[in-house]
Amino acid sequence: MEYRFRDIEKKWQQWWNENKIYKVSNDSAKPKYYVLDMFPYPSGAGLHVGHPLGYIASDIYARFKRLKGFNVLHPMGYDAFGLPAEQYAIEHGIHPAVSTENNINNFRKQLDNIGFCFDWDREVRTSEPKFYKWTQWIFLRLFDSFYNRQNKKAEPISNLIAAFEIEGNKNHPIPDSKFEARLEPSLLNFSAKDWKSFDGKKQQNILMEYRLAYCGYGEVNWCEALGTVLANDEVINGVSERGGHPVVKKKLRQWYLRITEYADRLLEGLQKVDFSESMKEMQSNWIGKSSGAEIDFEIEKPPLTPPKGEQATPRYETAFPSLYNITKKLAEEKRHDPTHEEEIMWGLLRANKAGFHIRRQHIIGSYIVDFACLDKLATIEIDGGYHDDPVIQQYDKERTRFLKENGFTEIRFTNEEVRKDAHAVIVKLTEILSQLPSVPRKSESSKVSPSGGDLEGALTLRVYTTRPDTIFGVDFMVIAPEHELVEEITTSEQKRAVDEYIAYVKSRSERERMAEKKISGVFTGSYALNPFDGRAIPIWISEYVLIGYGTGAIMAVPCGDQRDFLFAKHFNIPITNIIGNYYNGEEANPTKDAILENSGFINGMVMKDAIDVVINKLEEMGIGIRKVNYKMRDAAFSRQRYWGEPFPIIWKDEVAYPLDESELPVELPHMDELKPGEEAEGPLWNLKEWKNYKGGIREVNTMPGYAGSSWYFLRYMDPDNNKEFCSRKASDYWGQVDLYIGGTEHAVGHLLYSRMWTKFLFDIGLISHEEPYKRLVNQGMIVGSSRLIKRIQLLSHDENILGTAFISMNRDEFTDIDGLDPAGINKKLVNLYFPSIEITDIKQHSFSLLHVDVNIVDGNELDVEEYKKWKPEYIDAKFVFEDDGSFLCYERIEKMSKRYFNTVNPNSLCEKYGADTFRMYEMFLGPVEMSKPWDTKGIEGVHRFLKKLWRLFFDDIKGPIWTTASPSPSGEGKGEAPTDAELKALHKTIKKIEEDTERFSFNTGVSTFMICVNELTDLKCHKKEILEPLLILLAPYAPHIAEELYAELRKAPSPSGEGGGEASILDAEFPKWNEKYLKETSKAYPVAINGKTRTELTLALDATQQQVEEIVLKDAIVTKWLEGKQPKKIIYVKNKMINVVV
RNA sequence: CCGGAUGUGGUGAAAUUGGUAGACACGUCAGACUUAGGAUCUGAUGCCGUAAGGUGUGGGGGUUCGAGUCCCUCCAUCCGGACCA
Repeated sequence: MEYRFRDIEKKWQQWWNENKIYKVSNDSAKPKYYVLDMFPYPSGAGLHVGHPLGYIASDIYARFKRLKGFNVLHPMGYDAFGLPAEQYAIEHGIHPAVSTENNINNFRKQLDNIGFCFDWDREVRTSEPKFYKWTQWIFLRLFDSFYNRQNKKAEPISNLIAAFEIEGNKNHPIPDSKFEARLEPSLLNFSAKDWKSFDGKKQQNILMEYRLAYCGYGEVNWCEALGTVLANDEVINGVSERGGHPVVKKKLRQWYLRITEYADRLLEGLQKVDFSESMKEMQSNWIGKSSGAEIDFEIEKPPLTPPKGEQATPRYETAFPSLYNITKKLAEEKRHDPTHEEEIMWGLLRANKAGFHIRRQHIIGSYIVDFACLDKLATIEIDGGYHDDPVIQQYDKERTRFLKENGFTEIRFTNEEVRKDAHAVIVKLTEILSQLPSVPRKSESSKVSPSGGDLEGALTLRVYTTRPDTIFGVDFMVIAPEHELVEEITTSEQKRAVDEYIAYVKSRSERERMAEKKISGVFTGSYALNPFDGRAIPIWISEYVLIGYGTGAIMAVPCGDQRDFLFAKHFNIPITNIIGNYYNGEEANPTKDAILENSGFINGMVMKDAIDVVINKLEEMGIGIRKVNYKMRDAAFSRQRYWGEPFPIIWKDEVAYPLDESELPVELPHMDELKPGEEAEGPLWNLKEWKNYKGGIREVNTMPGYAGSSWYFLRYMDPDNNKEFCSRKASDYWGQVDLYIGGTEHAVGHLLYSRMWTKFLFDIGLISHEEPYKRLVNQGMIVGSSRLIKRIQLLSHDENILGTAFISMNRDEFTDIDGLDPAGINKKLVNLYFPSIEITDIKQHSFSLLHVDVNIVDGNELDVEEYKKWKPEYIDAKFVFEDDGSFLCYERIEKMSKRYFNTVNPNSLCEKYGADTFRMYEMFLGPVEMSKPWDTKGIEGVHRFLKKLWRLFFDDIKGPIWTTASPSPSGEGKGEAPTDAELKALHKTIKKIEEDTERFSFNTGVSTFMICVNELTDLKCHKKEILEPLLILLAPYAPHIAEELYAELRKAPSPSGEGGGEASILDAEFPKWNEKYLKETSKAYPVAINGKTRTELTLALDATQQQVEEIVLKDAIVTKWLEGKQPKKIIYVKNKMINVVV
C-alpha cells in the first residue's frame, strides 16, 4: 500500500471542514492564544510560493499550541479595499466588487489546498458593509476626539469644548501640525470670552484643529497617473510604491489622522513589544524623534560691520540706531541689576512660561521698557516709588505718547502688586495680552518702526538644532528656498542672484533634487547675530535645507556637520574650529565628546554637557526653548478614489458634520464608470443623487487602504457582532495578538497605524490593552530564481529581422566579441545556422536576454519544444545547443513576479507532491525570517521522508505492518514492547521538536523528524507505542498524513476500548519527553592535543579528572602525539571534550 | 552617507551556554535490484594530498587550553532610511 497523498489530503480536508474541527469558541477553560497572519490583499495574480511561508509557520505554531492545551484563535480574512482593484476596473471594465470576489475565491481555493487550520467562520472582508460599518464608526470616534496633552490620552471633544468655555485654549494650545488649515492669527489663542463670541462656524474651524481625524488643507503627495493622493509611506524616492508613477506636491483639502500626537507613545510602546531590532529601528526612524532647541537669532539688515569683523556688531531692532550704543549699555546695566520685583516677574515670564514671548529691558526707540511682548505690541512696566519726580513724570508722559504712536499698549503693575501675589499679576497679564491682537513678528514687524523709519524691524530667524552646544561654531545660516523670510531679508544687491536661485530650485523636480545632489545656494545679503558674542553670521539660501522639517532654517556648523562643511568649502566661507584636534580641516566631525574651544562661556566644557547649559542660558535670555521634533507627519486619510470606505460625513457651509451612528454603514453606492470628479475629487463626486444628502453634500473621497487593516484583528474576536465593533468581553478574553506574522513591508505603514488605533481605542476605554501585538515575526521574502536565454537577431539594412537564434549558455563562440568580424557580424553563426543569408545583407546583430518560464526549465536546462509552444513566434528560430544536445539558461535572482516568469504556484506543487510535502519543504528551506531564493529541486527530499515515514506503517505489498503490544489489527497477536533504543529515538525527538517549534526553528524541526524516521527505519521499529506519539509531534507540520496514520492506528479498538476513528489528532495531547530514556552512561570524547582533535575515547560519564588523565595518557595515539613531552595540563570538560596541553 | 541584518562545502543550511565545524537535505560519484529508471536501497562526498598528514566558517589582528561563536579592524552582499539640522 503506497502513500496516496492526494486521496488522503482531500479526505481529511473535507472531514475537518464537515466536522468544524477548526471552529474556535470565545468561551473556554483553556488559556487563550492568538496567532495572526497579516491578511492578504486579494490580488488577481493569486498566491505564489512566497506567500504561504508565513501562513505555514503560523499554522504550525497554532496547531502546536492547540496540542499543548491552548484555546487558539487563528483566523484569516481579506484586505479587500484598495487601489489595484480599481485600476483593474478602469483598464478592463470589471467592477472592483466583482474582481475582488473572484480573487478571493481563487485565494481561498489555494489556501484550502495547503490545509490551514483557519476558523473560516470568523473570516472578515474589509470591503463588506458589515465590516466597514465599524471602520466608519471608529472614524467617527476619532473625529469626535482630541488628544489631551496634559494627561497624554485621547478624550471626547466635548471635554475640550467645556475647557474652552471656562478658560479659552490656554491649557490646550493648537497642535502645530504641518497640515493645519491656517486659522486667522487671532484665533490661535483665545479666552473663554472669545470662544463664546465666536459663531458656530468659527468654533467648528477651531475644533477641527484638535480632532484626531481632521480635515485640512495641506501639501499632499499627488499622483497624477493614479489620480489620487498617497500617504508618505506609499511614496518611495519620489514615485508611487505601486506602479512607480511620478508623485508631485499639491495643495488639497484632505482628511488626516493626527498620528503625530501619538508619536511619543508609539515610540515608548516599542520597548514593551517583542519585535525584531530592525523592525523597531525602522519604526523609530520613521517617527524620527530628535531633541534640541529652537533658537531665535536676530537679523541685521543691512550689515553694519563686515561679517568677520573684529568688533562685535551692535544689535538693534526696535531701537534707534543713533542712540543704540548708549541705550544698549543702559539696558545691559539694568538687566544686571534688576529690582527685586523685576526679578520675580522675569522668573515667571521668561522662556514663554506665561504663554507669550517676553523680553526684558528692551529698547524701543530710545526708551528702555521693563518688559516687552513684541507679538502683542505691548510693554509692561513695574512701577517703583520714585514717580513723584516731575522730570521722571514728564519723561514717562513722553514715553507713553511715543509708545502709543507706535502702536504699543502699555501695561502697568506696581511693585506692591508683584510683591503681594506675583502669580495673580501674571494671570492678569496673560489675560490682557491674550485679548490683544497678535502681530506676526516676522512679516509685519515693520509696523514696529516709529514713523521716522529710522528704526529697523525686529526680524528674527528661528532655527532648530540638536546641537546648541556648537553655537559658537556657527559660521553661516541656511534657510530653505521656500522660507517666508526670503523676500524680506534679501538685500537689493543680492536680489537678482536670489531670484535666479529660487527660479532654479523651482525648475528642479523632487526627483532631480534627490537624484543629483550638488551643492548650490545663494547669499541673501543679510546677517544674523550670534546672541553670545554678537558676531554677524551671513544668511544663505540652499535647497539642502527642507522647509518641512524643523523651522526650515538651520545654523550651520561646518566643523561639526559634513553638509555644512561641504557648503562652506564650496562657497569659501571661513570655518571656525570649536573642537580643537577633533577637527582636521579635511572633513567635519560630529562628535559630542570634544572639549569646546573658541566658545565663550562654554569653553573647556565637554560638548555633551554643554548642550543643556546652552539651552538653559537661551531660555533664560528668552531667545530659545528646548524643543523636540519629529520627522513623522500626520497621515493622509482620504483618497480620491471609489473602492474604499465612504466617510460618514456631510458638508454644510464648509463645515463637516458627522452622520449619526444610526446611519451607519454608509454603503458604497454602485457605480459603473469610475471617472474622477471635478477638482480631483473621487468618482463618487459624479453621483449627484447620492452626493446631495440632508441639505448638505456628502464627503465624496474614500478612506485609504490602511483604514480597515488598522483594527481588523479585533473584529476576528467577535466577527458577527452587529451592535459593537467588538464586544468588551471578547476583546478582554482574547486580548493582545500573541503572535503576529507578516512581511517587513508593513513596518511603517500598517503596523504604526494599527498601533495608533489600538492606543486610541484604549484611551477611550473600549479595549483594555494598548499594544495590539505582543510578538511580531517577520517572514523573509522568497525571491524568484529567473531563467534567461540569450537571443541574437540578425537585422537587415532596413531593420527587418532576417533570422533569430538562441544560444545556449556555454556556446560563447557565437556571442563573444571575439567571434565578430569588423562589421560586427558573427560569420560562423551565419554560415552554420543561416546558410541562405548573405553576410552583406546583414546590418548588425541584436543581442537580448529573454526571461523564460521557470516551469519549462529543469535545473538550467530548457525544454526547447515547450518553449516553442509557449512562444510560437519562435517556431522557426535556430537553437544553438551544447555539445551534449542540451540547451542551458542563465540564472538571475530577482523578485518573484509574473513579469519575470519566475513564479511557482503552490497549487501545482501540492498537486505533484501533496500539501504536507509542500508545507514541510517551505519550512525546510531555512529560517523563517530569512530571505531566500526559491528552488523547487530539494522538495524531493522532503517527499522521500514522508514516504519513508509511511513505510514504517505500511508495506507496499503486505499492507499494514505496524505492531502493538496489544493485539494488532492483522491479528498477528502481541507485538514487542519498545526497546531502549527506540524509546531514546522517540524521546529525544519529542524534546527537540518541542524546543524547535517553540523558538520558531522549523527548519531544524523538519530535519529532526528526518533523523528520527531514519533511526526508526534502521531499528526496523513499527511499534504503535513509538509511532503514535511521533505522529502527534508531526501533526502541526504535516497534518494530513499524521491524521491518516493516527486514524489507522486507532482503527482497531484496543482492549482499553479507546478505539474508533472519530477523535482527531488535533486534539491529542502533546507527548512529554522523559529524561530517563535520554540518559547516557558513557560518551565518546574527542581528545585534542594542543587544541587539535587527534582521537576519540569512550569514557564513563561519571569519570573523574584523575581517572580521565590516567586513561588519556595511556592511550597509544595520545602518546604518539606527545612525542615524549610531558603534558602541562589536561583539560577535561564533562560531557564535552578533553584537551591535552603540552 | 546613516542605520539594521547577513557572510560557513557545488547548493539550501546546522552547530541554542566559547568545547568533535558542515547535522539534515539537494546535487554529484560509485554500487545493488532491474528490460529500463526520473522508483527504491547501500556506500562515498569541505578543500589539497596516493597516503601519513595538512588545511578550512569573507580578509587581517587579538583574548583563550580551546573561537563559526567574544573583542578590534577592514571588505562584500541584502534590507530600510535617506539632504531630518
